[in-house]
This record gives sequence, structure tokens and C-alpha cells, in this order.
Amino acid sequence: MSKCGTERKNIDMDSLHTRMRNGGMKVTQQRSQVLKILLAHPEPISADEIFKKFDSKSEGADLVTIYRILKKFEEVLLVTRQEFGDGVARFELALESGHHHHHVICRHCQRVEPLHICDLESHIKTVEGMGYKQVSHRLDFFGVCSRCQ
Amino acid sequence: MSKCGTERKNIDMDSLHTRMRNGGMKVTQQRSQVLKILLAHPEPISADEIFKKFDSKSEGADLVTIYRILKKFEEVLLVTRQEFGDGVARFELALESGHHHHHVICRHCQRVEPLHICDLESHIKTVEGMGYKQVSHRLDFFGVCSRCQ
DNA sequence: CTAAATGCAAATCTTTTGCACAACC
DNA sequence: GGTTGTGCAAAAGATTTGCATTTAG
Repeated sequence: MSKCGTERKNIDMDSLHTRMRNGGMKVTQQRSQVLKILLAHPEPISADEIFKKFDSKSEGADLVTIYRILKKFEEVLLVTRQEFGDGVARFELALESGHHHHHVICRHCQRVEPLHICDLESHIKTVEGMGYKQVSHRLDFFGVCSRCQ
Repeated sequence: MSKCGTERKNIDMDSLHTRMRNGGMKVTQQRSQVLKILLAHPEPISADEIFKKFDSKSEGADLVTIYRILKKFEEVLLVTRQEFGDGVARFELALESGHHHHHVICRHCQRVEPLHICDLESHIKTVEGMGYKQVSHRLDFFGVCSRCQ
């Protein structure tokens, strides 16, 4: 947990629970557990993967519940949804508002690395100039990682 | 590496058929028709939408066939697949190799507009610096269009 | 003629919905 | 206690697969 890869987000369960409550959600076993799993997972993770991580523990949660939790989390901006083109949605904890990052996905092993750069101001202005409001964006890179070459 | 083209190249059925043959595919009624529909459609279009456009004409094609055609076209780089977050894959004709464009999607009406700007050279270099080869990217903007505001 | 493509049916996979029961505040 | 969340079953939607039949080259 020192140098390699992602600097772990300075997000703790307490602040997450607070954000949950502020979003008008009850704090339940299952929701806390999903948060814990998301917090511990360095890459975007799918509903089914979360479901399986639940399974390995003693107390489980229904896959349906996980879908519902993730949808709620998305509404409250606790997580963001990613789609990398394989028909499965993946989720990751949303960083502080206004901060976001992008991804580099290996076309071979599907591994995802975060990319903490982004300066698309001019592009965003262009889109706003086209008449759009509340402009957000998605930027992902695909390549073959060093391990897979 | 991949530069974003600004001018759309003329694409005609003949060159598309040639690209099909070069990809080792037979030129069939259904495939030609799918190409025609893609050529006539300004936005990324789903398999089902293509299927329905077939229907309105006299000769139809099975939805399954359309999926298979699109998959084949994707392998041969005749089309590119897009996913905008609603669980449906959409396809559009691939422009000349190395040229591509991006999209602006209205969060309300789901309409898609092409965006012919892109200067991500520095970002691409960064990713290559991380050890990735054959780096490509995807950039889409989301907003609320003027009509929907 | 022969490999490749198509159509039909049915399967698979992801995600959603309805409803009764349980849990949180 | 009353709303909100969960589990189970089942549905819905997108995409894929198996197999017999047709078609392009």
C-alpha cells in the first residue's frame, strides 16, 4: 500500500456513511458492505463481482440488492458507473466532487489503471458553445499493457 | 499516433464492398443492406434499430443475422462499437484508419452529435509512457442539449 | 461444389420489477 | 410504526449459440 499504482482515496467509511445519510439513504449492513468492497477495490468493479465478494464472507446479499444499492449510490453520486465495451457496467467510488479521473484499459487482460490527468477545458467550452448545459465527459484509453505485450 | 481527422472521407458502397472482401467476407444481400443503412445514418445506430429499418423495406433480415454481421464488421474494422451507458451497443461506420471523431450525447433525449475535434497527443504520450502499446482512446461528452433545456 | 452465411428456436447473460417480509430511524 | 430496504421469483432486454437450410464465389 505504499508506492504502487493508485494512491488510496482519503475516503473513510464514516464520511461515506455521512454522504449516504445526506442522500436520504438508510445505512444498512448490505450498503456498508458494498461500500467497504468498493473502498478496498482499486479498479471499477461489477455488480456480480461485488456479489461474489459478499459470498466469500459469512453474510451474503442478493445480487438484486446489489444492483439496487449501486443504482441508489449512483443517484447520490457516491459511485460512478463505467462501461468499457464488454456489456458489463462497473462501478467505482466517486472522488470528491469536481475531481475525477480517467482510465487506461488493457485490451488483452482487461486490467484497468486510473489516469489522473485531464485538461479538456477547451473541448468542454466547445461543447457548451454548441448549446449544451451541464456538460460532463468520459475519456478512456485502450492499449496493450507492458505485461501483455 | 491516432490523429483525429476533421474531414469526413467519401465512403461509397463500392469501397465498402472492397473492404468487406479484403476482410475475407462474402458480400451478401443482408450485409450490403446493413452497410447502406449505416451509410445513411448520421449517428451510431443499434442492432435493433438496423433490424427495424430492414423491416420497413420488403426484404428483411433476422436480428440474429444483424448481430453477426455487426460483429464481423467490427472485426474487420468496418464499424466501431459505441456504448453510451444505456446498455445498448451502437455502431457507426469506421472512417479511414487513424481518423475518428467523438460524440456529444444529450442526457435527456439521447441524441448523439459528432464532434470533430480532438488533440489528446500529450495524453496519449503519457499513456505510452506508462508502457502501453497500440494506444487508442474514447472521448465522449454528455450534456443537456438546447432543445431539452 | 463447398465453405460461409442465414433463419429459427432456444439459451445465456445482465439488469429490472413485483410483492411479501424484515430492518432501520 | 411507518417508511425504506431486502430477498426471492420471475420478467425483460440485449446478445449469443446450435443446427438445419440456403447462398455466394
